[in-house]
Amino acid sequence: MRQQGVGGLTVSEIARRMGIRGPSLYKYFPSLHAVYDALFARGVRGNAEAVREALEPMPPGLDRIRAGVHATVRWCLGNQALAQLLYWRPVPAFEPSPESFAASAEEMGAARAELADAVRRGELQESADSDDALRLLTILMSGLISQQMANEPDAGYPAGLFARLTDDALDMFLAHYEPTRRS
Amino acid sequence: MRQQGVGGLTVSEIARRMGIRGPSLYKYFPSLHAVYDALFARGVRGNAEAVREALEPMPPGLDRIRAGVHATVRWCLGNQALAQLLYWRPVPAFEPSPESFAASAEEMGAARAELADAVRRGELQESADSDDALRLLTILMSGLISQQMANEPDAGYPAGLFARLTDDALDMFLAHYEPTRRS
DNA sequence: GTCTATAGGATGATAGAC
DNA sequence: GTCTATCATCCTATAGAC
Repeated sequence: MRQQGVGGLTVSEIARRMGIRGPSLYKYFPSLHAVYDALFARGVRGNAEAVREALEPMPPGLDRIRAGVHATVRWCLGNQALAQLLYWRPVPAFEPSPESFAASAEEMGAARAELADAVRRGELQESADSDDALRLLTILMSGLISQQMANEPDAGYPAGLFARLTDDALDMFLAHYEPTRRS
Repeated sequence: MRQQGVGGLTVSEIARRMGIRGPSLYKYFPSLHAVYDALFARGVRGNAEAVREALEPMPPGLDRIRAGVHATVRWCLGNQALAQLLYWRPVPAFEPSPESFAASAEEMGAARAELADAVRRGELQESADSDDALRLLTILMSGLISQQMANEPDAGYPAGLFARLTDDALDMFLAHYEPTRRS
């Protein structure tokens, strides 16, 4: 996928690189879409792991949210093929299975909990504990990642012209939900 | 492209729907990539036209920026296949030609000019007249569009869970560059 | 400008031997 | 679990008649 694009993944090519024949792959995956689904799940897990590692040493506070977003942007730019599978719809007719989608939703829940904690600690105003606030945050992440991948895919993190605006984007977001300002 | 995904476009299918044979298409386009390039250019033009129409009746002021962003989001969600070609990289090995890319850069210049005008009028602080500020704005647009298309492609504008956050995103952006606040 | 014919592949998937 | 053989279909692109 990294070399041919996400849509360029084929049963034959996977088998070729594994040193087996195409039909043998069907002992492990019932279809190419099942392979995509496994990759989607791997992407969710990989991203989640990267975020968890980044948050592990962080004390409570807004910096946890910053660290989580940075970790996601970094992971996505280091795993662009998987990131495309998670953030875009590059494969016609492929949708993640309910199981894979549920794993993705679980990660969203974790992010939502961080927002709720920040509100509880008085670091963000009430309205930050909402689906819309979480959506705004994902919009920022998706925009950072999409623009960097589409316009300057080789620059990576944190050098890229777009990726290095991650903190500016976070400044915008956190200021928007500052307790003293109104939403 | 709308039906099969951007990557699902084929010479044969185009010809089929035109009621001609595949080879006849090569009298008009030297390759499938050339078709993609023409579609890319059509996308740039279409988006630009939508923005221009939206800005035409608008007096000077920050509402011009808001109107431009809204017009882009609306156009993209009404032309999702072309939008994918503009904002993502859905076709392996396809890159827009220098000419098409230049047209795209021209539109960026127009957006940059709107930011500069707002600074001149004192509605945004100096730092808003910069490539980084423009990039932040494109990050917001790309994020709004990407999230809406990937998660809820049929909802469209302005009903979509993400698309309807366009004004919130703009509030964040414009507040970030408010003259009285520091960058 | 359209066509037929064709080159020269690729693909996802299955049947059935071993 | 791997293989060969194969199905049925698709693809981009070219040659050359009309």
